[in-house]
Amino acid sequence: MKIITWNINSIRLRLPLLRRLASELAPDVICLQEIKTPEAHFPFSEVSDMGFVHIALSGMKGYNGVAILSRLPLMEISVREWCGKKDARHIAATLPDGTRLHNLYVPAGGDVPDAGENDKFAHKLQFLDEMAEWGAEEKRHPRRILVGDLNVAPLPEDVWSHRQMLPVVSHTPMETERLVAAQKAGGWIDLMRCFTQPEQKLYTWWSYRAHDWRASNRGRRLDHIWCSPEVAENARFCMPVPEPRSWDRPSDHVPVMAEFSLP
DNA sequence: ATGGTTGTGCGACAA
Repeated sequence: MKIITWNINSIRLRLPLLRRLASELAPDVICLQEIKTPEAHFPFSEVSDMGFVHIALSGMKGYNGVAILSRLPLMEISVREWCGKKDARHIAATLPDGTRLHNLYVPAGGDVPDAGENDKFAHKLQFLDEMAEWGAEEKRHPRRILVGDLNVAPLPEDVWSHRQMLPVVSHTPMETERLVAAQKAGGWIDLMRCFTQPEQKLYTWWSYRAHDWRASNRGRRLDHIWCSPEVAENARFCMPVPEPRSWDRPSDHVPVMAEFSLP
């Protein structure tokens, strides 16, 4: 079974890229973030025509929005409110083998890494703390996967320059310590890091603002696939898929794909 | 130190 997570940055604008990704990689499940559309404008028929006839989504106008596109039936679809907001940052479903799948979009947090000055950063820290509390409860599911744009690059090797990124939102110790705490509390395994050397740089996002994103290569690993130890035992592969960053009108994030052998 | 780009939807604002 192949699962992809991708911050698509508008599903309506990038339907051709989604179609190409689905065709070239043949995933069974695609988890999207920043679909940026309410359910009323979601392209159900186009996505169904790609083979993803089971669709779970939480959308809103203009911002955020997450969706699970699946060839396999989705059961027990649910959304959770985070930080008391109905802002379409989470959707969950159970796969036919009983695996509980969560798709998350953590707040980006704005530009200033100070919770007193910047409400968006305070919201992000609160969200990460809530992920730790929630994760401890979620441990009751032995088979569980968490994917999404977590908007934090936790390790020094997850950014192009650890030293220069330390004061930059996405890599501050306030964020990285909270993300690692949430990972630990939920008993989550960082699956992408299981399939590469510890010193290997891994990125899933490159800014639109670079003149030449590939030449400057100032990337960050903001997108993640986490799973329980029982699920990790069956993992065959988990890595970023960099090619879509070079396609026409790309998202600034690239997909991450994991492959599992059936238990 | 600054500015750089993209999205929604036609305003700013968010990333």
